[in-house]
Amino acid sequence: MTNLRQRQQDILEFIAGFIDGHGYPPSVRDIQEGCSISSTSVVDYNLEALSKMGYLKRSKEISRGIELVGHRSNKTRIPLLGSVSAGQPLPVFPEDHRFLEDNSIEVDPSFVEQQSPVFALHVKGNSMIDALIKDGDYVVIRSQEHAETGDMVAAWLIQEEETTLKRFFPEGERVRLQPENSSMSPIFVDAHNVQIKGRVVGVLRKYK
Amino acid sequence: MTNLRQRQQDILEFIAGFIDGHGYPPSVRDIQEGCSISSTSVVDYNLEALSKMGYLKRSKEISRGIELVGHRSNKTRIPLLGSVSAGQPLPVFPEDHRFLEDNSIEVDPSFVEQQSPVFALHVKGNSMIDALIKDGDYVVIRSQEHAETGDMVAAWLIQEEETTLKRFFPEGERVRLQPENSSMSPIFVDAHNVQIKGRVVGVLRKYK
DNA sequence: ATATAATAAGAACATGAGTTCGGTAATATA
DNA sequence: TATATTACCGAACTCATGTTCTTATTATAT
Repeated sequence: MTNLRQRQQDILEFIAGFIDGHGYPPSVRDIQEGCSISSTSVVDYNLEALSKMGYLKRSKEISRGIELVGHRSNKTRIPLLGSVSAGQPLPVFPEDHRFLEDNSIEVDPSFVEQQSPVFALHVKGNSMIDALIKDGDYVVIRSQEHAETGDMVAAWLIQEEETTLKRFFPEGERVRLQPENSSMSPIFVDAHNVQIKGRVVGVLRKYK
Repeated sequence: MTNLRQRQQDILEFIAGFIDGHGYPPSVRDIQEGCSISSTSVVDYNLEALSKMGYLKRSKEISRGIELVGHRSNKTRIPLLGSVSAGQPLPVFPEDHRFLEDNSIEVDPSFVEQQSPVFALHVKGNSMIDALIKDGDYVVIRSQEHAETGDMVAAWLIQEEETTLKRFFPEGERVRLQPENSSMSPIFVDAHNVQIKGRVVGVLRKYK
């Protein structure tokens, strides 16, 4: 039985690898060859078993009709729209959410499972250091134009033409943009000069 | 010609939707039906055009041999192997990297572009708070058994049967596992009682 | 041991599905 | 207007590919 699970293990891994490599699932014969199995019927047999165990779904009579469960092909690739200054407001924020192929990062699908679009920004500066977000991190933003008091948001300063990452506090005619860095002071701007671009829903950091 | 691009646009969108919905690409006839096209040859014609324009790749003589470019099917899905205590060493770390379908998260492909396998751990506790890693974060780990002095690692304490997230400092016969939390003390363990499971290469956080 | 079920093999079958080809319509070019 | 180019049709062709059937090998249990 140890050898039993082995074969199905092999098959699963082969399928996953094949899909990653080709972009489409393997045929029964691809699997047969890839796993050194003598007969297509054996593949069929094990695929059926794996299917019943819930590891994959099969579409009858459909070529390559295999879908690995939990292997959701939902790319969850989100566009990387630019950078935000977390210190002094600095860089630009292009309005065009156009397909910036290659300028994108992949994130956990749960980020995107909502309605509004999601994108990422590269953080410059350490104004949100106390929120454990530092220079070089990526923040995942969900597009929305309104924010609750205290939300961490990407705000577009119209006049300055800059995007900044701060906590949002409306105060009558003006807005307080509060950094999370005890050594930095809040920024006060006219409410008409601020446009909320979205709320921070995630952080992503890469170590070298 | 406006109507021209329209058809190819339709086809592209149909393919993307089909893949997301089924987990495998559509056949020529699927596209024909889905886009209300009169003949399979028309589909073939336009697929060839799209292929030449670089929108997709086709595998000759292969059923459903369509791969959308930029739609990189490289899942970059990495297994979520469990949790690490970042405070006191606490939970378990199953040795079997077996297929824990559903227990996985997706990350930026650049995390995985290396050689050794990569997996994720759910962080429990705040021992790495000064490294801006907090309770609830996910750390992305690259499997490796050796670590450089000062590396942030997931270490398996053999005797305690626990995984812990600390910085690694070998000190002769023993090893100092240093938390990044000014209010916590390092742990000293016998060198033979420590097994490096991997090095932290990324952090992922989700906000509610 | 012997029965029974679980796996594996091999081959043949049926059809899903990519491709080809002759021909037409629409558009562009001369 | 003539002619080339591009886009579309239909149908047939051929092979890729899922499925099934029969017969060997194992396992597992009684």
